[in-house]
Amino acid sequence: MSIFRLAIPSPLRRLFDYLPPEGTDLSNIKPGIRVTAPFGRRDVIGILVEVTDQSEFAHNKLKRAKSILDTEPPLPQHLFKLARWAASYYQHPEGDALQQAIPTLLRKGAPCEHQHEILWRAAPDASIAQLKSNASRQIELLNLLLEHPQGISTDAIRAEGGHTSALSTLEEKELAESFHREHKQNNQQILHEAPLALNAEQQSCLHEINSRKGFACILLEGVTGSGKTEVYLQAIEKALKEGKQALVLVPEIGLTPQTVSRFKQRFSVPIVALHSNLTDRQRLDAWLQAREGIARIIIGTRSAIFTPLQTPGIIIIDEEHDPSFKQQDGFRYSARDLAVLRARHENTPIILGSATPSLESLHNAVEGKYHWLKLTQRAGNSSPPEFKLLDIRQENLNDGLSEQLISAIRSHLEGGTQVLLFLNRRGFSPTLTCHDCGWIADCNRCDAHMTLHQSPPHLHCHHCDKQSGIPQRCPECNSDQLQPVGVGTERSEQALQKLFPDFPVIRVDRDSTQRKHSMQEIMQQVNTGNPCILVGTQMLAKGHHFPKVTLVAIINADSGLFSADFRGMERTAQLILQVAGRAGRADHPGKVMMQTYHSDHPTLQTLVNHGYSAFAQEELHNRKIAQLPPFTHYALLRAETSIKGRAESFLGALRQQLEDDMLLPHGVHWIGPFPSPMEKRAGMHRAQLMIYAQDRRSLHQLLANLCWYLEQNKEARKVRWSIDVDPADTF
DNA sequence: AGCACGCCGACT
DNA sequence: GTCGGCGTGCTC
Repeated sequence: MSIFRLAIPSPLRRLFDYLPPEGTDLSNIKPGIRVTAPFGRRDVIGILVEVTDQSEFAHNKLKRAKSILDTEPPLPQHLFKLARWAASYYQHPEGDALQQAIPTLLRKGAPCEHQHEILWRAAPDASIAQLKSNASRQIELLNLLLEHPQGISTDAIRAEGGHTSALSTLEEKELAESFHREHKQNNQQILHEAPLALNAEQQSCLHEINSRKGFACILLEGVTGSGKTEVYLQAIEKALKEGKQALVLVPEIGLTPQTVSRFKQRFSVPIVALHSNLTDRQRLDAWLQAREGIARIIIGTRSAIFTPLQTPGIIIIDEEHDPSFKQQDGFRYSARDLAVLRARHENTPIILGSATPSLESLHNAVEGKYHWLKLTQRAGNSSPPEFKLLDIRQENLNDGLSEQLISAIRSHLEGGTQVLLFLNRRGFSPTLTCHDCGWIADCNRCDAHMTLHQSPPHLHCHHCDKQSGIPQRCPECNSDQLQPVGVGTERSEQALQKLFPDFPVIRVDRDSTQRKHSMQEIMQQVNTGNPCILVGTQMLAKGHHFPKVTLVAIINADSGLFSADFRGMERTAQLILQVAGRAGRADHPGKVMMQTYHSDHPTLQTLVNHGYSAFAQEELHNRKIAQLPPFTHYALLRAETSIKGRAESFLGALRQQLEDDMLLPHGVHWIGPFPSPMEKRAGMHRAQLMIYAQDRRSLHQLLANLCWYLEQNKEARKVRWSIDVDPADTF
């Protein structure tokens, strides 16, 4: 008797056995295909993991699966295996992990094929001038069509906010036309523009990469401006010339339109970018184009690691240190780590690139597991930025700005160049305080203060998104002396505008760039090259280059210096260097000024005076002494409940029970439980138990037992628990 | 996660 | 008398 073993999307960490659908021809059944089956009181889509003739489950209670959705598995076998391996490694239910590895539309049961969809484009001679000026919807729509000469689907028009109802009107006026998508097969042409000349260092890196046959993991450590991207491009060029494809992973996209356009400029092969505002349909189509070898370069974020390639040639992880490669909830996988595994399976090279590599990758490089290539020279021989620590201990600050900094800003602006201020705090001020009694506006759902925003005026908790009005009087003492304390980007912008009324001040943060294309407009203004002040958050540090910026100011270099998380220092260093890297491209020498209350902090000193490598070496040494990753392997058992103290007591009881009942694998250790650094968040009280071991296998063994135990345990159902293997942070 | 069953409070 | 609150249990 044949039995289907299905992975079903549910939080249950096990597979479910079914009888094959009525009249199934078993000779054609391959693992990985999608199957619908009754599950409890509903029908679900599962993925066939294996066909066996045994079941632990009572045979007479087996239900019959309903139907088979695929003849061929959507995921090629090695990716199917990779997803299953990841489910096991990250202790995540297999059904859910496998679902997350395929596009949403396939999860919902859509056929695994391209949509033979109708696309729209503007007629050859169509122009806005042919429409009446009051026909705003038609104008908007025609503009959209003109922006997409390759054609755009009705779905995509809707996603862009266009009104599809006006399409027929435009068609009648012979301003728009519809057609079927033609999949252009490989044209022989690969390059669209000539590659740039490489310097000696780039040359030797490229040679090292290209001389590898099959799998090789390369850590490409290149200071900002050293031309990492050019090395990527030329390594990709080689893969393309061999008829192969390239997979490029970048941190959260939308921030990287420049990367995508650079690829499109260089290559004339089809490129797909899997960005977050694709429709489900567009995503599936792009995914299929990758799988069929039509798309030759695939650029995407974390989840793109599961995109199948027909002819894999190379994988590139740009900004490999970026924490967004680790999923922070649910299926907590690291796309960077899985990418290395994938490259091994597919026998291709993989490049991990960064100006500030993660300590994990550096450790692997030191150990000889990765090939370590370095780019130390900046293009055009521009000099590295000059760092200066501004001791602000005795200073009178002017909305967070010291006199020294203000005069530096002035001299750069008057010298005709641009200034960038980095401040990792949105809003007007991080707190609102009563001057009379000391009351602070707190979030009642989180252990955090509410941030005061001025446009529009409200209080906002950045941890749970709760928003409220601004009180006129102190709720404790009824005083009207409520004062904003601390400086956020809004306040900084305002202060700078007052100090430098003759220069534009441009704020760049999540709030100021919410509107579509607003980032584009900002870039246009900055690219004019006129002197201006940019003030903003991390958004400034990622992706965009500001060639005319000669002064970078870090308003508060200390944030994160004394973090509860052991990676706090690493993150701070990476952020500082990333921001610093925005200054002084090509002909302009750059200057970086950092305001700090701890100018003698040894780590800060090392970073500023000796650079990232020296910092990393010291920090690795500290980690080794403290027995922290990458010298040990960590997992976090997180728990949260709405009742204070319950998460912690649950974990405490669990730890006790495990020590009493279970065989602890040799060399596995515990720390905790203790409350999370921010105990209460969004109304949930959270605690965590750290589990670590020298040996990955014993840790994994223990976690597997732990999961099994927790699933049985009745008490465990009263708390929300989750296991985070190789956690990116402990918050 | 869904989904149903079940047993107690405020509504037409 | 019912609608509906969310505790508990189950899914091959």
